[in-house]
Amino acid sequence: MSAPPSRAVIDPRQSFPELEARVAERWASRNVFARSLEQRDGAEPWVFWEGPPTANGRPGVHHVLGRVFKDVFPRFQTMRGHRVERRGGWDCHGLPVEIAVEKQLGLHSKHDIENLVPGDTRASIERFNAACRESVFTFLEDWDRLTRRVGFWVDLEDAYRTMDASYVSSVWSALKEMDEQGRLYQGNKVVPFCTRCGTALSSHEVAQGYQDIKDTSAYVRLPVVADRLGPDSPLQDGDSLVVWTTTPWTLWANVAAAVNPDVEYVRAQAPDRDGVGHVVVVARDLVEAALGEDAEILGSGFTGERLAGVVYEAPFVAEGRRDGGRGAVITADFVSTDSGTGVVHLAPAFGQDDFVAIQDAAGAGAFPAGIDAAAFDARDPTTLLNPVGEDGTYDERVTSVAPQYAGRFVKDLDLDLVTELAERGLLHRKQRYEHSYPHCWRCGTPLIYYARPSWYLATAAVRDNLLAANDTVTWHPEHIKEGRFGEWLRGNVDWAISRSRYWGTPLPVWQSTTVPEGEELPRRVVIGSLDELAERSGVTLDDPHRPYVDDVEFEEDGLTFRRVPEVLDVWLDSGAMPFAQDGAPHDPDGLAHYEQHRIADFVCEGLDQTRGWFYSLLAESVLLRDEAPYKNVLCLGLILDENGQKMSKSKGNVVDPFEALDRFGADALRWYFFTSKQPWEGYRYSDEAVRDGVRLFLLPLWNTASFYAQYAQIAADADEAVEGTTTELDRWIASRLQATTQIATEALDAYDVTTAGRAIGSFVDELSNWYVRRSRRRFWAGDPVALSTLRDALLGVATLLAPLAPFVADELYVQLGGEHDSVHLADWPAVDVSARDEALEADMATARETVRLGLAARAASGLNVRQPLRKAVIVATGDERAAIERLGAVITDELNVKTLEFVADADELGRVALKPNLRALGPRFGKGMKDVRAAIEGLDGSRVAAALRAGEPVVVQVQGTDHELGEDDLLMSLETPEGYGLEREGRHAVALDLEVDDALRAEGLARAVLRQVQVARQDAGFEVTDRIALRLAGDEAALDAVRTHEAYVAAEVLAESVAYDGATGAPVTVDGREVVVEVAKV
RNA sequence: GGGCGAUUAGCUCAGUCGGUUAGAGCGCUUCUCUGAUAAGGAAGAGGUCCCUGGUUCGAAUCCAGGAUCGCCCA
Repeated sequence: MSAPPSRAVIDPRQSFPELEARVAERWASRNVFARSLEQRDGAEPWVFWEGPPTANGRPGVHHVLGRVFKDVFPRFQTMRGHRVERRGGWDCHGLPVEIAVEKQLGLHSKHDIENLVPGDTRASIERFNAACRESVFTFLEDWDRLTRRVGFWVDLEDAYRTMDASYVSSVWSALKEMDEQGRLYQGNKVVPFCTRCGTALSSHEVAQGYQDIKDTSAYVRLPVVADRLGPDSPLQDGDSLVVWTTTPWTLWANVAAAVNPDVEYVRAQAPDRDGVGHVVVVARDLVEAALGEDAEILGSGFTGERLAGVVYEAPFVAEGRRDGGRGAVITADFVSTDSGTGVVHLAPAFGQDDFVAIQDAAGAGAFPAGIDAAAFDARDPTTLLNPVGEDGTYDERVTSVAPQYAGRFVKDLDLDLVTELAERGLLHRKQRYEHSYPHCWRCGTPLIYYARPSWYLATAAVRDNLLAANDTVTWHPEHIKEGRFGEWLRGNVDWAISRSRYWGTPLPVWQSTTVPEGEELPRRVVIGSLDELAERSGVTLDDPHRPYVDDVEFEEDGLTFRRVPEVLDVWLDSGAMPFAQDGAPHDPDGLAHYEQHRIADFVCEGLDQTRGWFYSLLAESVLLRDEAPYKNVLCLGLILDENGQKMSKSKGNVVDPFEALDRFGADALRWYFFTSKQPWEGYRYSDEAVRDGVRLFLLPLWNTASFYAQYAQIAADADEAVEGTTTELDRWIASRLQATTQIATEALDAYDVTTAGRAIGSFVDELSNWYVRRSRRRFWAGDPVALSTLRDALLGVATLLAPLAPFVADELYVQLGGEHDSVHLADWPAVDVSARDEALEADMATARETVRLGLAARAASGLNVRQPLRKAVIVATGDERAAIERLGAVITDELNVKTLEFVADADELGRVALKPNLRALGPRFGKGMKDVRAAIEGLDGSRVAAALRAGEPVVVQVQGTDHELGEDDLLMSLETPEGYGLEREGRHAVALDLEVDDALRAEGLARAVLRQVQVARQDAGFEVTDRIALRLAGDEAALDAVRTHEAYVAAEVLAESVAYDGATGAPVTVDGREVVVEVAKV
């Protein structure tokens, strides 16, 4: 890629935020994003999906993280030749939006919402949802601004919105399809519920409301029903089970007791609180804890398994129980012997574990006939015993038999109920119990866990399919697959998709208002689109939301169908995004597009989305198509502040992304996020860290380009053409570029931007601090080969950097005269194997190491680098020596020595120390290693080295056996003798000849003066090409030194004349001598 | 309580298949170089590789248990 030097002017004092604004304008005016897509028309698509954020909150710095990772891979894949559509999207529905509106309108409960217009629920919902619709995009402008500012290329104009009619219609079609497969059903779900607010709370809300309270807990006796004991039962007439409960109010809903099938239980004789003795059954490990020290174990124990099916008398019997008030024992693995009695009271209406245990047991037919819970069907809410109303008081099933409990909050009745149990002789013991209990974060009311009818998707039935689909996905980091996500899938339960709320996709289920003759349940119809609804009802909805959709009824088969009141879980919206964004299947074009972009190559969100979007995408895709919706998933971690604290408004440590972007620039933030660590580990954000990236990467890169531009300009302006030849350094940096390209390509292909970025960073360091540094004279001379090599390297960097730091990369590319209008229209570079020279790279590494040793020897000797020395004596053999000879000029220059001298081996400079090469010898000797090590360390290193050089065998004797050692079995290193200017590293050492004679001293002095002349030039503000007249005065020895080296000095400082008198001005001190330096432009 | 992850220099992080004296950058001290750089180079100080036990000739690395922190769930 040889091209004429560019005439770019690259300002070394560049402000990156200003540069980015300029580049963004150029992208807009040249229409670069659209063209980057157009030029890939017909190319193989690479599918990226934007997980839709909600724009009702201000974007934070963690959104910058998400957006830059969503940007880097699409840019890379576009350059790789793919067509990468990037469509934005917005999540519009859901509780976060509703809560924001509730706050804004000062509402505190569903009751408040439904009375926004007093007494008119419909009008209230209309007004509330209108407010939600307004609120959704409160911060849309900030989001758009942030997106553009960080350089995230995504189509914002055509972004999909989950509240649009077409989107809703697509979600409906998916539900209809799932229903046709029998995957949609209504059942019950136990939720944390505030009886005062009349609403269920999300787990997030529950988490903020825990308080420590004291409750009354009770050990309750459940007498077994003797005539239902089997012949083999370990129990006898008169025995009781004992259960422990911290919520006595739930005993009215007790239908079963659970034991652990593998735990040992015993019968025990124990007095109750009134001293009355009973024979009770508890887990053996808990006898003393539950029954007290006076308990006496009767007979031998038996496993919980043998208690299964035992029937007992329920402590409280609500009216209408089919069993006359009897419960049965079932087995459940979750029963532990950590606390309680090992027998657990189950009230499926008020506990999720209880609910699931009974569901499983009923499904397995584990209940004896005639027991209420035997009829339990999770899909039929009427089979669940729940005698508590949503207002938190017992309903008439309880109050008709126990009127004293009417009208009171059930949780306040615990003490009364315990007292009644005691009176009836069923209380074994009671206990005050202090624990942390959830309360409503809004009103402080204790929450109760409460079963409510809910709609489900039967995902547990396709658990294996979910796991199989997950198996095809590549996760970053890898452990998510089998760990967090895999575990979650293995524990999959049916997805509760309905919410008794207002602002969401309406559940498209219309139910008959009456139960048809001969059927047990109302008939229901799932509507698959707004068009279908229009066909059935004659009503065409413009807005599919509540309350309008609630108005739509239709008649079929003599039945009136009305919609159920629920809306859908927002996650169902986002999980439908692959087809709903296209309006599939209703829109034919959209359907065709969807068919071709069905599976994402890449999605990227926060780690918390394993339970959110990553799951909803997978679940819906598996239910509908039995395949994974994505191939690669990248998870991002949390951003903490610089002290490792979570950012929160109350702590005042929230980083404003716009402030950071204005100060450092988007590329600086991008670079920080990409290279500081693997993104899923989470970040400790600090301005310092971002600034370091600018200082250590962006600025050196920019200044290297600026350096290039300056000398390219000078060369272009020069009258005479200069000849140039390719040097080892040129070949080296070209080879390094290819190596870097290869690493970056492989890393980005594997979704590892950290490794790619770090490799590019290392390359820039090598370019700036070695290639340019060692080639400066060639640039001063206008060497066209050096210039074009540097330009190629910079263009190479710009291209590799394009996905990561798109602004700086593009500005460099354009300024350096890249062939396209933008680097983002260029192809990703293929690795040019012919330009790769790994031997040269290794040699250069050796040469740099030699320089490092030489500089260390310099520092140790106290002779600074400006003072020329006669020679460096280098210990090296074989490849190392060849490398150093090959690159000798680089080394003599850098060390400021006249010549390099080699000694064949270290013997002349020091002693060879021997060490065993454990990696080679370990497997061979195993336990004998200690002896081998001792034997080797006893050898004379220099003699061994000499022997190996001569090809003679080296033998050690270990426990009477001789073992021959080869060169690979030994590590040789040099030991530094005292008092020499020598530095060593491994087998490699550099010593300096420290004798400075008069000639060398004069040369050093001349160079010291020269340095002062350069300072004077800079102080005078001359351009680097200005010719000068130089006048010197002062110390004679210094002037003599300059006379001796006048040609050299004059050439270095571009002096056309040198005079040794008449200089005026303040003297400067050079190596302790006073010299006056005067420079004048000619 | 369960699942997953993390813990290496004052800070931010590397550390390959178990192998030799555990590295880098920042910061600090001292010195140095400079026709690009807010840069570069050299030296120095700074380590219980979270702890305990195990496997092994050999453990930052593998195994078990524990501690602390984080995320997710209950």
